Amino acid sequence: MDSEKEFLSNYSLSDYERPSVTADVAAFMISSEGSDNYRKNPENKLQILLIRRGGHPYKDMWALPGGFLQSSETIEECALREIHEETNVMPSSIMPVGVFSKPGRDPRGWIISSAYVSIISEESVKQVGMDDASDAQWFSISFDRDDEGTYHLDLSYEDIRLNALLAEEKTRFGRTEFRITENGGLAFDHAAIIAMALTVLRNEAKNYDAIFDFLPEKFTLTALQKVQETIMNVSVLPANFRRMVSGYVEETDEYVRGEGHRPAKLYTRKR
Amino acid sequence: MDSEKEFLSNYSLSDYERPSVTADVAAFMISSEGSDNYRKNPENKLQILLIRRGGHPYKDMWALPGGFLQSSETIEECALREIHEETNVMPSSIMPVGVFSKPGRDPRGWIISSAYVSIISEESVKQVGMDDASDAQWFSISFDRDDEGTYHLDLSYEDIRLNALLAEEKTRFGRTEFRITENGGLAFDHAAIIAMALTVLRNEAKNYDAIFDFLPEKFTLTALQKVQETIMNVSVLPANFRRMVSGYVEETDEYVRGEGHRPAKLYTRKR
DNA sequence: CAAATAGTGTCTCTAAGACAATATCAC
DNA sequence: GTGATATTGTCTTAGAGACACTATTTG
Repeated sequence: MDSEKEFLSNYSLSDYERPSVTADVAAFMISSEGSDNYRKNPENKLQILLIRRGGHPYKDMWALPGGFLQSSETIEECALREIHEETNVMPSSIMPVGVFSKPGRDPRGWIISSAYVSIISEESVKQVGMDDASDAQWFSISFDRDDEGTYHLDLSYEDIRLNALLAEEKTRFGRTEFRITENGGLAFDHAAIIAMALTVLRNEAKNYDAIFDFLPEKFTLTALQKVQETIMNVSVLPANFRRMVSGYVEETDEYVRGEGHRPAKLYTRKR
Repeated sequence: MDSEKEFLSNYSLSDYERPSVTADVAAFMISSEGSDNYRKNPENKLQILLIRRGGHPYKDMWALPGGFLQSSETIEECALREIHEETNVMPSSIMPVGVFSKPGRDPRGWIISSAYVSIISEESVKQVGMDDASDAQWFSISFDRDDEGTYHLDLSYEDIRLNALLAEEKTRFGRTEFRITENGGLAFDHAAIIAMALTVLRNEAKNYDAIFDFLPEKFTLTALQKVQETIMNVSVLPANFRRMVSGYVEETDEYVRGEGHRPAKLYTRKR
């Protein structure tokens, strides 16, 4: 009877065909754009990071940042590493979206992808700066369902406009998947990944979990509310938002002054 | 300038080392055990399917059913296929738990696993029967947190008792991961996978989403309530459960009779 | 009738939504 | 003062939890 040691030394996995495994990341950021009126608060826009593909396949189209899993890392570490390589920012954490493994999804061969959402603060992006000539760019994103049940995904950066139409797949256990019905400018199945990633993000923003990472350490409650409203695309009465978020934040004794209106108290995340 | 076709024909993924990919499935079932008293309703027990490992590594220990992903299928299809192979039952659907990819998690080499929960009705298991001599068996499962924050996982089938102690890992975005601190009888990192799978199942049972698949097409509201209570390990007042579940079920005009007490109306899942 | 489950009605309490009112600053 | 945001108070309403009560069957 052979020992385990003996068994393992003879063991070989090479009989099986193996897929390449990538981690793709939907990195979200919220940019605030100052207005003409000095006393008005800035408008927020939800942005997602895309990379222009330099080579085939899908040459010159836009794709999510991602890369091949290495044997020395977990797949979450791989996702964090990819984001860091593209942005020079290391997100504090990521959340899983799903595994995409439909045969034929990548013309290069058998490649499956585990997708993640990561949240990046505008503050940290501004600190490291962003190479305008880089093939990585932040696109404004909008994603909504029309009356017929079709989902519209629209991405834009300067003159570039990408868009896709998606249908909701049979959904069970609170999860939603999407099938691409029309695709303009996005590589691979990335339109479906982005749709699902944004759905995941919206779900987490609902319970005040994913909204803090968009902001600096100290923030005003109005800024926090704007973050949630930008992600969810719905608005709440300030009084109610404050009451509902009160359990997740802590007061500081600092204020934001010089805005042309009543100063706002700064808060930090509780714990 | 080379065309995409030309590029792909020359393209080779073989330069990269590739992992083996498996789908592991935590298949849950609820067994109802008749009592001595003819008019009492049956007691429910949550069960999970485990396979006794016949070969190294972890020989004679118990593991989740699972198998290697093939290039012709999605990983969800792979998970369903594995459950079908072990039980002869095809679950209606599965839900994702997470990707387990920590280097060294499998002594055979670089193997990452995507884990799923599947729900199997007692009815369908009884129909196909179960080979008692098979290495696949349904274990009773209990999983709870003690006062110090340690999680206890206990599995039993006849004389066999498996158990593990787990600690909650840093958790973000509503997700909980587990680290194994003590392990008795379970192969690989499967104690952590089971812990996370049960957490996912409990979350879905909360919103009346994962509870119907445990029961036949037609069921009594009390049976449905017992399913939820068995999974969540908490009890609800019948009046309140009925009110809360009323939006998810539809009356039939059939009744269960001959139980020694008032007959119960049968319901079906709405839609 | 006794034992057991099935099913209904309603009080309370809490949390979310709506709305009104006040506070404070920069120009 | 004006225009903007910041902040608080309170009325209403929907839903969850607790509890009391009635209904129906079989041995």
